[in-house]
Amino acid sequence: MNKLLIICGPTGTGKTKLALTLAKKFNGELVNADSRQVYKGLDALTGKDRSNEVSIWLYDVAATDEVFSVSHFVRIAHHAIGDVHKRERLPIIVGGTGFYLRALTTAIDTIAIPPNPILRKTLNAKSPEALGRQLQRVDQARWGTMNESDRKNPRRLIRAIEVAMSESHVPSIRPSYDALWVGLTTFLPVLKERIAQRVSGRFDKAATEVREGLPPILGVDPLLSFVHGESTKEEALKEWAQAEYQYAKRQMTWFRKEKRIRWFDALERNLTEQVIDVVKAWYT
RNA sequence: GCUGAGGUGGCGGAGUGGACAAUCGUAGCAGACUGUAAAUCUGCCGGCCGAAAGGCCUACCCAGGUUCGAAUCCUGGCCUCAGCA
Repeated sequence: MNKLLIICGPTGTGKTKLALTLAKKFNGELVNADSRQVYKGLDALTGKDRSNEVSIWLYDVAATDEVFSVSHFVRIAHHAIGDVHKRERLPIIVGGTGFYLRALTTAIDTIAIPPNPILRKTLNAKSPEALGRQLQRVDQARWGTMNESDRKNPRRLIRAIEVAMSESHVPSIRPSYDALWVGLTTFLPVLKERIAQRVSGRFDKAATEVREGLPPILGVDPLLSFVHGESTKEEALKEWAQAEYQYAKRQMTWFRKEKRIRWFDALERNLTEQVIDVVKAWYT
């Protein structure tokens, strides 16, 4: 079975650094699974770690003005993984986007159903209540599976209606990998501090990268307001770091449910050795 | 010192006699998630008891007062800001 090493966890835990070390050790190549680092450029803003020695796939695969979603990710990621396997090397997936990782490793049947812009346009004008009623008419079963939160979430309701009304039955890819999930995390207060430091280190360069019209990316708003002279560097930094920390917490609530993950403390002195041992046992 | 504005929950900011433990935003906590996922959405958010309903306590700068009833009205004090000195 095709082996796949996954390095996941919240932002700021040093996933890429670890993955690069593992790549050298196990003759691997990285495949990015971060929903923002797929965009061209924006290295400081999205926190890319480039390497001259190790290939990193799925960086810079989308322009910032084009639509990119899980579906695109899954397609090109499977492709990239296949290529790495052909070269008889180990694909190491690195990323913090839980949904992307899940979609990559377990089949999601509706994922290939494309958006319907015309339908969305009319649906966008409706209230969550109206959308809920419409979904109940169109797909009572789907409505039944939704929880209170999603029943009030316009975006989810619209997609559910869209799926229900779709004619296409695109078969989704059935992944079959032997995946090892390695998770990196640490105590939240420590993580908070690390995030603040990282953001601070990237600030000046990121300020040169931001512009209007980018997709939603953490830091863009505070950076733009700094660039326009509407806030000080300190204020912008604080706001950016705070947003990153909130994101890290959200990532953890996702990853906590992912039972396949083997967790490691990102601050452990011999972290690399520990993970190498685990990978070795699985890979050879 | 004078004049004007104002002091509300971690912060911002509503409320200006009863429906106020106090709209809302934000921060915080918990959670959801099947083509926007660094997105989007939900719940909680003074203290104590309770699963909940609900109950009790302490609260809108401080001290008095008016009133059946005060964050809201009156008096005095303290503090902040703006303008004048």
